Amino acid sequence: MNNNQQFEYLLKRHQLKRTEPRLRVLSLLSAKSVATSQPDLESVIGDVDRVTLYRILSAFEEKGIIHKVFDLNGTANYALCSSDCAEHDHHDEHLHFNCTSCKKVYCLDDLDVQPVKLPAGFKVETFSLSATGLCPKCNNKEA
Amino acid sequence: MNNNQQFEYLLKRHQLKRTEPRLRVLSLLSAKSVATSQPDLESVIGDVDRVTLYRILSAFEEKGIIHKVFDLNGTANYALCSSDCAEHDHHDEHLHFNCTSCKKVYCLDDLDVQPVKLPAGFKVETFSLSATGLCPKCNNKEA
DNA sequence: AATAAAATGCAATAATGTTGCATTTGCGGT
DNA sequence: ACCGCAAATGCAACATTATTGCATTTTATT
Ligand SMILES: [Mn+2]
Ligand SMILES: [Mn+2]
Ligand SMILES: [Zn+2]
Ligand SMILES: [Zn+2]
Repeated sequence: MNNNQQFEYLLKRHQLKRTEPRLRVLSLLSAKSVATSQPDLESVIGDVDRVTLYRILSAFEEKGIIHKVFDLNGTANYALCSSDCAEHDHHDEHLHFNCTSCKKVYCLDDLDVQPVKLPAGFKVETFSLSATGLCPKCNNKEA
Repeated sequence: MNNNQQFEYLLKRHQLKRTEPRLRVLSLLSAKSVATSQPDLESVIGDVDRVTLYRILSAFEEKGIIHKVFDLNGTANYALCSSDCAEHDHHDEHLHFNCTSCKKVYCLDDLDVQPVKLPAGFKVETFSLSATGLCPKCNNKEA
């Protein structure tokens, strides 16, 4: 099963119609190891209306196909969810690493994050941890 | 020493001139226990130009007087820093709690957050932890 | 009071996100 | 293969958030 077939299956599984713009978004996101900003997506996706892109992204997010994370500048970045996300039930409580040099956002799964105890009264639904610094690539360049 | 004198001292300490708009921003932020969004500030600050507000906020942030945190919608919220922040050296590695009901952002200091070990290659500069859920007020209303 | 630097206000512009509506398209049923 | 409808797209208009350049005002200092 090639990539494209996987994407088509993914859409079908979430009752989303197989359209060219949607396949492009999936293709772009899956090709990158880091989260991609909306402006970046917009600039490379080609002949797709801006509004359509916004709608695709929010549809995917609602369905649990992608998740959104804001970087240090407050711009939205998107990444494919790990397999166990479902509609309105995201499991993206992994660490997001923001590189201060290249501005990339890394999704780091598989880190054991200790739960934190909050003061009485707060009812926690989700946790998320983020860090800033230099990513491996930029770290090397400096040295 | 009353509040206003404290603010004036704060400005002087950071080599910022004592101006009406700046005092108003300090007064507004210090009166709230939660981080305040830029739009909120803008709507209550009265007769101060929007651009001036932006410039004040970024000046304060650079000096380590306030810190910025993005809420679930990606809008910037601002809060006074705890005393030990300095220019370009913030220590706001506390937990930010985003209430999904009232949308307020709480700065929760004094929680012991365990440092997380990152994969080799990443050079961490700052950590920050955030949570979503119901704040005490909204939690009560539900019950 | 004179001065220089800093801060503000205003206008213009950019970037980002949203809404309504007409048109097109995917897809299940026939 | 065709039909019909819901869904998705594209376009235009608008709203919000943010930035830049420049003239004017204000602050702090001498
Ligand atoms: Mn992620
Ligand atoms: Mn804070
Ligand atoms: Zn980097
Ligand atoms: Zn609340």
